[in-house]
Amino acid sequence: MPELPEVETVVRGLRTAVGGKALISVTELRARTVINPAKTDLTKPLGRIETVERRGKYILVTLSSGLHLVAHLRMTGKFILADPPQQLSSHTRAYLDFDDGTRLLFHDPRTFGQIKVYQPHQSDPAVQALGPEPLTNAFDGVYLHQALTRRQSPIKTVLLNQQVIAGIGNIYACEALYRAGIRPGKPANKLSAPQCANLVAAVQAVLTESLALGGTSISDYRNVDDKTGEFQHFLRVYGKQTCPQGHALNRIKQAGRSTYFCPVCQK
DNA sequence: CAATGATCCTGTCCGC
DNA sequence: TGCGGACAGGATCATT
Repeated sequence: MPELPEVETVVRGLRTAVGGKALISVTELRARTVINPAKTDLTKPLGRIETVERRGKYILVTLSSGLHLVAHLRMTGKFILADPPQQLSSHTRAYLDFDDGTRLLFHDPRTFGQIKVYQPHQSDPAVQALGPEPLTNAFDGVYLHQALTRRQSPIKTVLLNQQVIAGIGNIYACEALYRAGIRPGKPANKLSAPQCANLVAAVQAVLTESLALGGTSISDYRNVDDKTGEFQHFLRVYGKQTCPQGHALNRIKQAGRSTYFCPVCQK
């Protein structure tokens, strides 16, 4: 599932693949894939791609016209550069055509992914509401401790709240809690200041290590080059039977999602 | 404001 | 071999 390291890897790939190119049209093959709050004509040139950036798990693209795109891969979304244009698959939900004849395909079997088109003065409400980036100075132990004070839900589910921290998903939430030695079910407001500092360090370490390896490819995730990430070989608890210490792991459901944790290493 | 559960959706896997 | 059901899960919305 694309989380911060995977989305960042895709963003870097997109910069190389389509940076500077003029976008001449956006074509939707399946309804509700392309959302157009800009109410602009997507069959006409939209401008040249100036920047491709990431915020949380969102992909932000700015165009020379001032229009901007906000894309989200959700679980199974994938951007693939087709050069020359390849056959569309049954999972191709939309594509972007460029002036040099290349085409960027948006594949998404489970159809949750979206590409939104905004005018310069518009902003995406979900992006606006995002919490701090975990790999910046704004995300530190003091911030986290403060952010958790009124939250009684399990720390694991709070880590998944994009308004508290942007970019963490199920896999890295499990991995960070294991590294920090904290039980996923622990009420968030019961974490001490040192535990918050440890958790911040664990989050940053696991995200940084994964990013260096191009992210985690569990099932669908691929880079723009259709390459897999390699961090799945270094997961310590997610999808595992035992932790690196050899202890049998517990698997529970929290907010409808699987949580893996070690009852010995995590307190 | 916080927390919870349903919802969206389809490919894959398991048991019978 | 085929089929039903569980499962995967990020974000949004309605409800409490």
